[in-house]
Amino acid sequence: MIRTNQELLDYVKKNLNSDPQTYLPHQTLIGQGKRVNTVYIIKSGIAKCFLTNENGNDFVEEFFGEGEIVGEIEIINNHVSVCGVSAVTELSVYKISEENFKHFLDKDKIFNHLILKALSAKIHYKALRHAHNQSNDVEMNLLRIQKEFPGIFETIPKLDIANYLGITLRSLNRTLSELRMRNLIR
Amino acid sequence: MIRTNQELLDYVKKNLNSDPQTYLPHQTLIGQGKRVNTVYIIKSGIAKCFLTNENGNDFVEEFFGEGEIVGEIEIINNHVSVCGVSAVTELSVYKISEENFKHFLDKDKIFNHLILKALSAKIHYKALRHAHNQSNDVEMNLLRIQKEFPGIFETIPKLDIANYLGITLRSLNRTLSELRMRNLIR
DNA sequence: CGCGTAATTGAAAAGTATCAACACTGGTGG
DNA sequence: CCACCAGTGTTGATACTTTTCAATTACGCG
Repeated sequence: MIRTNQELLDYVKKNLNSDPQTYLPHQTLIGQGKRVNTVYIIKSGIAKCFLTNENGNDFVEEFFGEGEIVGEIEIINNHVSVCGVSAVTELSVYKISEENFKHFLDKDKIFNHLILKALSAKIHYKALRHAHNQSNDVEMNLLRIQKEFPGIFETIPKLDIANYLGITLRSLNRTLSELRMRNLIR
Repeated sequence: MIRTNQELLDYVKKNLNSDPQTYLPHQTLIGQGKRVNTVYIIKSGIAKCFLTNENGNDFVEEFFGEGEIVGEIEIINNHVSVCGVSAVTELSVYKISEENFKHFLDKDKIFNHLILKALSAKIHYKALRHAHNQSNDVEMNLLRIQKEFPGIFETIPKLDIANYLGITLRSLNRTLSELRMRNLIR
């Protein structure tokens, strides 16, 4: 539910002596469709990676927590960003310029391998998540994410959760109140 | 719809002198939940990467075409396979042992970068696909994948297409016949 | 021909979206 | 201090979409 990457965070803390920067909730790190020239690694807080479609509806790809990396895909593939990324809670992030990122990727074998692992983990996670989302009903999906991150409803706005599950806010609320009546939640 | 990676295929053809191996439709390359010790790169044909859930329903993650790589994620992250991979059409694939793959990844900068790009492309694609799947209705999704791969209905079984879209065969058929009546398809 | 796999269709049940109204909260300014 | 506002959350009624289940047809192949 909230992705983390402690191994990468530790490495970045030790080997990149840059000061973290702070973002407030709702502030944008990366705009959808924009050219990306910075890699962000989250020191603390939660960000969301989301995609706004032509009708103005959002779809939340992932929630990023400690150690998660953003912007690396666009730089590696030289693409504009598919998703936007913005802060959900207050955020502290390390920034790495495109130039430095490419340099590390090329010269630092350990960093290179950490990125390979980070990318693989993202694919692994996305595969599981998409399969679960589409194979199970709303109730099961809710119980699953609640199990993965018990504090979810106190931390992340309902609309973001609905957009993460690919359902409407109404459906989320209905299912939540049913689960509450059956004492399966809260 | 059908993923390809010509750049990787060209590189593998030139630099890895191994003979391709053939698989018939329905044959399994990688079993779900199994340890993976070979990387496969598709020379020709189409494979599917799918996930069978506890109810016996399949969800198709991707269809792989020429140049697509399979098994690299499991080897990089030292995980068992989340998805199964099997041949949809007759398949010709290059195999690389885990040992060789790791060796190339470590010593061959061009190969390393091709894999970084391949992984990034997979994430990019998965992000778009999941968003489309959940944001649009069945009709739009069908028209979209038909546009991406016009020969789809003559090449890929209907049940696989339904499982790719995360819908039932019944829904697929209903939507198809509606589109046919409106002359938007076939 | 007979068999298994794949494809098609109808009818009822279940699930989800849409729309609209209303409640709660923490500011902000008169 | 209160009125107002924006953002967030809640709920009901109805329309619509998708699944489920079951029956039937089409096709390829030994």
